[in-house]
Amino acid sequence: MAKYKDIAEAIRTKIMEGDYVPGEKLPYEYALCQDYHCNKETMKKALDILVKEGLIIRRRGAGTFVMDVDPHERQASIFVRSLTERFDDVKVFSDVIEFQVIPCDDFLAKKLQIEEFDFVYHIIRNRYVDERPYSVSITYIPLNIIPNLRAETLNGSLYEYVQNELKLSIQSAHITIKAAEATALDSDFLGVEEGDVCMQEEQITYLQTGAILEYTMIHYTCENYKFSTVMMQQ
Amino acid sequence: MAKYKDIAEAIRTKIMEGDYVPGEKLPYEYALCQDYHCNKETMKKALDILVKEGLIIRRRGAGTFVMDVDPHERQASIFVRSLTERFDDVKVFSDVIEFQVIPCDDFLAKKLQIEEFDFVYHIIRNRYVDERPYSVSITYIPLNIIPNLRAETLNGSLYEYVQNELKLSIQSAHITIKAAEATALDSDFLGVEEGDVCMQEEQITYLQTGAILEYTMIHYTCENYKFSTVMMQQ
DNA sequence: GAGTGGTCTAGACCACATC
DNA sequence: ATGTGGTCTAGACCACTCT
Repeated sequence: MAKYKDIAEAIRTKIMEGDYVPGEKLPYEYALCQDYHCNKETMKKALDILVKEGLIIRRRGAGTFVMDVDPHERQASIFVRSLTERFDDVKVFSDVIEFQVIPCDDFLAKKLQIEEFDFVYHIIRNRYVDERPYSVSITYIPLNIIPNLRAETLNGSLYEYVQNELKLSIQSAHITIKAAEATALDSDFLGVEEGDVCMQEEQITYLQTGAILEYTMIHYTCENYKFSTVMMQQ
Repeated sequence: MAKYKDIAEAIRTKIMEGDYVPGEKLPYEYALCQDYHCNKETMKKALDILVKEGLIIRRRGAGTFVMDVDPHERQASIFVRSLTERFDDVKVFSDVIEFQVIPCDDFLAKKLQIEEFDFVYHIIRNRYVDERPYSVSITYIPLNIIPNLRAETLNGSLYEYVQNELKLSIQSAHITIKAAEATALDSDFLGVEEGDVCMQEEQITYLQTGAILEYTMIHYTCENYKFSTVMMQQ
């Protein structure tokens, strides 16, 4: 783990635990660098992470300040903004209702950037949060990325398995959000009528190698869905 | 403008114009730094921008590669990922259907981080894209951020005005997306029934000074709405 | 003017991929 | 072994804010 990530983690914890209160100015120049035994550039990298998470704001000539958002909102938005947390679905339980290997069609080949008829896992999962139906997800994973996937693995966290067991690093996720019509599959589990409006999240996940790990489409009930993000001026 | 942004811009243009084809490996070590007369760290900053835009991928030990996404998708996702472009609503026309100054209530004071009863602009706009109804937006702007706003300004791009005329720099936008019920206002313009499901985008825009420029809530018809983003592993 | 953030450089060392 | 990307440092200079 890089030093700047460790420092970001340490300061994030301090903010979350209220050691730094909203609106408070953080020390920067000497103090922080000395506290964490690092160079100015390294500290900047660390603080930039927290800026992107919306936890702090930096003002040239003025200082660095803790953002004033209420703790509940903060927790929620960090959840969706941090890839690690996004993929740490430890509080989510899944019923695997379909798990098979199929040759992919033209559409999937394009999404996964593989050849038509290459084999992929076809996985459908019903997910619960707090023991209540939460989402229905359809996932496709190229067989050559994970040669021997077991259904049991899918009950837990796929991402934990990929990162901790297979030692593959996730680089990024490209996400598209829109409204869609609920399918028969959705109606059974989510308790909505087929054809009703639901929220759809499409996700393509890239490994650090540049290979595509998965293409996933998730449906949520409108009531369950909320997505937060921060866009930064470059 | 910083050097690394200029370099990112130059390389982005090359990719968009097809000078670098998807899958192609970019030169890095000497060549790029020499081409653009910069240091390794500066080049890294430049390329990191393009990584975040999903245009390239970097693989330790292997090299830097142009991502293989089709040009249409690429254009679309850069549109939503880049703050500048997001705020460059030049193709969008607005009818200002409400424009007044009001004292803010408790809710707004919290969102805008100002005091209750501080004055704010209350702006409602109907927006068209390609001359078709697109969205209904309600915007609140603290009066002290833009003391003399004119209704005419709102027909064009507010962000262009803020950045080019007022010389205020936008730092970030915090965006939350969810489904919501269409209001009477929505039904008139968007042609949906009151109470029907619509898409809601809440946005709080920060200036580089740390001040909040605006709180905006936008409603779209479900058919009109699509949002794309990239989440990077830190 | 003092304090603070942003950028840039040169050089060092490490981690990883490919051959 | 070599090439390539990632991180870190020390030091420099500039831009901005506050007072």
